[in-house]
Amino acid sequence: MISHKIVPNISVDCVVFGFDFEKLNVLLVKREMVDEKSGKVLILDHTLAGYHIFEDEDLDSAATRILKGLTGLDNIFLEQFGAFGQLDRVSSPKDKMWLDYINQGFADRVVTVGYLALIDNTKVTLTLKDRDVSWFPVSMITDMEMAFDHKFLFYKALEALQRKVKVEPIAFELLPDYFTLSQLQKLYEALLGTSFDKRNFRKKVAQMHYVIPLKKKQQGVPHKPAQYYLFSREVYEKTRKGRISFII
Amino acid sequence: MISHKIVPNISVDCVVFGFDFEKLNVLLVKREMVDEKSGKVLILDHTLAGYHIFEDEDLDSAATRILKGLTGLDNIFLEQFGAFGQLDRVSSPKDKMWLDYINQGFADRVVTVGYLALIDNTKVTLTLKDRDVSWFPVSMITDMEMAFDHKFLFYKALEALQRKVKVEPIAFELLPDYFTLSQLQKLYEALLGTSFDKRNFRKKVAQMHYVIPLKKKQQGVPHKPAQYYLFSREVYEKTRKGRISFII
DNA sequence: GAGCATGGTGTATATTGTACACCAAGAAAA
DNA sequence: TTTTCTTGGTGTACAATATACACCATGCTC
Repeated sequence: MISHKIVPNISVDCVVFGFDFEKLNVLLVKREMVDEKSGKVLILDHTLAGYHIFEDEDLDSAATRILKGLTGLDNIFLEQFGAFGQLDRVSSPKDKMWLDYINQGFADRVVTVGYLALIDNTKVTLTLKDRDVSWFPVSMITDMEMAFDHKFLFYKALEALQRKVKVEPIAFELLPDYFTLSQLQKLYEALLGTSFDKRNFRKKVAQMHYVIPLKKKQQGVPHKPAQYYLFSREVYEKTRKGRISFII
Repeated sequence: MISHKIVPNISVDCVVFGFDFEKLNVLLVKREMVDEKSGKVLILDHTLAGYHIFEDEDLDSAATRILKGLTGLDNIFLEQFGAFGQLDRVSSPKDKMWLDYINQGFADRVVTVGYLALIDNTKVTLTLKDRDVSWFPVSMITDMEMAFDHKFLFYKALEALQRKVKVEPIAFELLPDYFTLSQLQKLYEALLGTSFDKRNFRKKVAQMHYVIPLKKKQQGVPHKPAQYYLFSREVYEKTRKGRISFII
């Protein structure tokens, strides 16, 4: 049984990424905050999904709970990317406003633990009945006003994602169970902001025995249909070489 | 001006690694804890250097403060490796004892933020006048009793170190300013628990233009003296290729 | 059946990884 | 002063991987 007594000075924020076969997107939430002193309601348009942790809850559970509440899904890829104390979070003069806000006792977070979530867009769209949650292209974040330290957290999450994607097969979490090689390539290009030679990319993938071709092909496309592939984590775990070139 | 009012439910623990040219070591601290209720003094022999954060302090500053207090040094390599809520930290039945201890209100930490510190052994030995702080070989930790969740944190830190060392040139933080190639090789072997072919290792290092040979040689050794080398972070930053093979 | 859009393939060259063994220099001991 | 000991330092052949690059195939639409 979980007590819903919150820990007032610790919160978890989730940076949720999705991929629509064209570009990378983030899930942002419209939030209403009630100032407990004045009773005024503040509406914050673009915030990360986040909440305080409960007293008898660990951090991963808090993040899982938040994502379940948001998407209805509870087997989402979720990984901590950092903990941030209040002074860390002042990254631009505008954010200073939110620091003041916190210091005035409006909000009393001291530490925020950031979680990176990767979700399969095709699975979640149906569940999103709530109008207050929507996708925004990652490229749009630069010009977006975000409350608190959320812009800072977003960029930290993006950096972590770009780092991890080079070293672990987590990008597949952003794709449906079956995907084509062009989709996979577009995903990596969107993630890393580069472009790859098609033949060389496919040669690399061919060496990854955990990316397995299926018998199925695309249907209803106005061009030659592509073959579907599947990512097998089991095969990955068995065949990984563990060698990630820096010194070895 | 820093207030010394501590935040009771957030602490920072530092896992400090050192290298003695033979093996990897960790710095452990003997701690006395006073149970505020009974007044009994508990002596904990092997704990990580850690403390609560102060109210107006960010996490990095807390870690820096703790390390400065411990070693006298304040330009030490320091990097967060994770935040852990209380349920995360129960890794073995023995640790359960400490969870109870926390739950009884003896200690009321809810979140611990772990920091990985790498220090140049040769610089710090002199400063360590305090008898309550000493080095232990990393290989000895398995058989060691450690209080709280510190054994768990230690292994998390070691994993983080082994991961990072493959991808970033942080191992040099464990060596003196001038070092020989054999020392560098022994360090990597100690860090990763493997061994390398001398010629191939040196071929790799030769391609790292940020590892720069000096004119100086070893003196007073009973064999052919080795050449000293130097790690230049500037050169590293300028010449890094940023390519860490997973997909690219 | 022509046009269009995407799917899918191969080869030559450069770079990097890997396996492997011997001489060199200096200090210490005989 | 010679020998021995210990560590320092080097090169080559072969395999694997990375990179650059251009064309035909398939299935739909008009």
